[in-house]
Amino acid sequence: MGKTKSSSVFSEVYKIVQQIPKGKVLTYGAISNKLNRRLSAQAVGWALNALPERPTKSSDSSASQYHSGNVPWHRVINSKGGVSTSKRPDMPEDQQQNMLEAEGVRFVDCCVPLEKYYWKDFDANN
DNA sequence: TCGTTGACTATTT
DNA sequence: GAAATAGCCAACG
Repeated sequence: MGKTKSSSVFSEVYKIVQQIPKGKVLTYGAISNKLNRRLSAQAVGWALNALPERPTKSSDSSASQYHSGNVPWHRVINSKGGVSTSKRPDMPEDQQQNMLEAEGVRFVDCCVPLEKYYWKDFDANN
């Protein structure tokens, strides 16, 4: 554990997101809690925001291997069970919702029932 | 170094 | 129940 680099914290977030099973979702707060609150929920969101769409080809850093194609960032939602991509004009919310529905997650009233699709095993296995 | 912003959450009013 | 406030951490200028 010793890497005191900021990138290491980002890698932790990406790694956790990759562990989310298909058809399940997680919240920013859950990931923040899993990291022992080393990162606030907002920082987790920023980590996904900084997630590159493509792997860095220039040499390779430790955290550069994570990208939108490897990290199911669409499975990460807010506590309300809705997508927060509305802040990003580059990423329409329909995109995330469509990907979630493609995995079996059904949206109800523009939101996802966390009691049904929330990856409880994430906290239970902690 | 300081101030602002943001893919957040919980509490209070 | 919606709106406002506070706490939180990281990146940018």
